[in-house]
Amino acid sequence: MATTIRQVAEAAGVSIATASRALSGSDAVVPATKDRVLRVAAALDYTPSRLARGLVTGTTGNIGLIFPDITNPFYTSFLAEVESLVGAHDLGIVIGDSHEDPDREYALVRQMSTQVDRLVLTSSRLTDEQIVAAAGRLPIVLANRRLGDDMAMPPRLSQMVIDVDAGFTAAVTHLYKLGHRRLTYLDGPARSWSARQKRAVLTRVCGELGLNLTIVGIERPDFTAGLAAGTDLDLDQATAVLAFNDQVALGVLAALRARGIDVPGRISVIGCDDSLPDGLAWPALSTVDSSSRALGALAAAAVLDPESKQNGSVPTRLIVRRSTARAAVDLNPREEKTPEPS
Amino acid sequence: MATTIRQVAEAAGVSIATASRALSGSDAVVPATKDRVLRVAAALDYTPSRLARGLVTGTTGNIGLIFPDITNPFYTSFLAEVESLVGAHDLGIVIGDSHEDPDREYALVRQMSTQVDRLVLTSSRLTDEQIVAAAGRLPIVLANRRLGDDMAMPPRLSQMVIDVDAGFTAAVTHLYKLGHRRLTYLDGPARSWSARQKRAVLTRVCGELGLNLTIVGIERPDFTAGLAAGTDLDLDQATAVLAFNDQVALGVLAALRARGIDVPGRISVIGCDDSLPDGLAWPALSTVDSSSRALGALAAAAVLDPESKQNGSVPTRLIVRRSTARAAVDLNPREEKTPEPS
DNA sequence: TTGAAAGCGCTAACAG
DNA sequence: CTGTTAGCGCTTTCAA
Repeated sequence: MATTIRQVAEAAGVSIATASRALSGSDAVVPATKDRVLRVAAALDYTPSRLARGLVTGTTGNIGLIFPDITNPFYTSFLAEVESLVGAHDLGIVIGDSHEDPDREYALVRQMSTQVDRLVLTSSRLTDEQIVAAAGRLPIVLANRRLGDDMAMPPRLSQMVIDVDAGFTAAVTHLYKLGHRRLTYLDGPARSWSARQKRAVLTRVCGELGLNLTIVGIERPDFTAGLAAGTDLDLDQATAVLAFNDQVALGVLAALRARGIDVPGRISVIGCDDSLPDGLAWPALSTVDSSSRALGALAAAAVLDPESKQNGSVPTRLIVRRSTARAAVDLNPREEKTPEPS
Repeated sequence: MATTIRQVAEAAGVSIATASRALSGSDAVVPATKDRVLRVAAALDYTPSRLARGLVTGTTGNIGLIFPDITNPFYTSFLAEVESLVGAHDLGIVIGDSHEDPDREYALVRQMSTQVDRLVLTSSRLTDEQIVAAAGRLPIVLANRRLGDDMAMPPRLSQMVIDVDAGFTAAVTHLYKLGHRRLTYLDGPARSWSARQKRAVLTRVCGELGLNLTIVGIERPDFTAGLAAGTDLDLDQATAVLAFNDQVALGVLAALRARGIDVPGRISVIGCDDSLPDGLAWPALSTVDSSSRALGALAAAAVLDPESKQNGSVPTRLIVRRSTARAAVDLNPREEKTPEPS
């Protein structure tokens, strides 16, 4: 079907080995021969088979990427960043979507392991043991997830996370200073390592500051879920809302606007990721900057340079915009709340 | 490194051929043997090499997808749809981003051609000739692009487009009936086939109806460009804006809101794609429904069933929401416009 | 029902 | 500098 190196060699009147050398730019070929081979190859529109090459060299020229949900902008922008960094080295990119299912994720790992050189697992839903097992097959880059401290770190594994500590601490402190005492947090996916991190920081900081924290689980961390949460939001419960990501926060904003509730006058809203283009949210959304693009850049670096250090982390910080303001209600509302007309 | 079929065969005490047959579920193996092989394979955590298999069978179990810009939600949702349909058949998915560059796109086609069974080209920036050449290498699915009528249709090429005619005609007619006579269109990428389609329909329909059409080129069809366009928008120029896609329309909406210009009171806005979740746009955006998900479904069907018909098309229609209303200004404003205080 | 052997397209020693 | 040869891991005749 397609042209093979054999046909090129024959047409150029050289051996297959020489053709191979010429094609791969080896300098152990006299220029005249090399030129001839290259010319013939071009004329025949020859493209080397990546399969065959991979079989013999043991390196495929592909990298793999696995996501829990490629529908989520967090991962698409991660993907875009990795692509632009890695694609330039003409490595191929193989992707897979586990749909949040650990079994499917592991099946993808196996399937891909035979056709990529390195595998990036984003927000992996696998167990630590499974991840270590995967690292036994091929070098793994863990993004947005870190193995438990008790796990022995396999040599061919690197991990990079978003360090939400600073950003979330700043967010809560910011709210506290504005007089907020009751905060609702719209949580992320149950199996998610990063959701656990955020929850942990939040719980700790709220505890330290004496801020009342309500954690609300949502189905998927997207606009629609945020809209629903914003619609159901009990205004007596909290004076501020912090969302797992900007999509959810955007949904909350939309719901509150529809309910005629002023943001930030009546309630403050904070998102996470700083993923929205300027001007998209109304009012402009305060957010914890924790870009998946930055995480993607880190992952790409780890993929491209196997010597890079094994642990990376993206710092976070709070970006204050319009959606947060001084708490309008009293600090201790339960005591002073005017009785509801019944 | 990894377990090979040879090790499985040895451990099971059978020949490689028998192991292969057992593993591939051939019925020409006595059940006892088959079981043994399977058990051993599982114990050894054996995963067949896709490379080796592909080399001999000539089929890789992968499909390829090439985009002009994976950053664009139009393509990510296309990708998500294809993935969910195609991924279930455990085919691998290889992606590439041409960054709008035809040369890079063709390089990707070549690179991928040796490791995928079929290739989906979305909004291809290649020439018709290059596309035909690509179809000579492997079966091609052209999405959001159609070869010129004068081109001989290669046998292994199928093409599917979004038929914008109905939707755009309805949009313009809708505006016309509301009294609008001057329309600004925010155009898509220069090299884009679909942008050309939209422009053509618009020009024709506006001509027929006697509607004044201003076409404004924008850099990239995203929110930021829409914001800029909306900021620069000359309100004397038009009473309605139609955008290449919803992202741009969203930007326009944001800009107008920032300028304090009422939509739809002062100006009507229509998007394209119906890609925004309900409630995201404010006011709710009238749009031409032309989902890239539907296009993705069509492409996936073509990929999965080579026998499927070669030409597909996604119908479009107008969805009227809040962002369009009766033109507030007079039909012939130039004559009645109050003089500016200078 | 199983095994031996050929070979997919390519690279990498090893000779010449 | 170039050709010969031996595989990479797998499937698939062809015999037994």
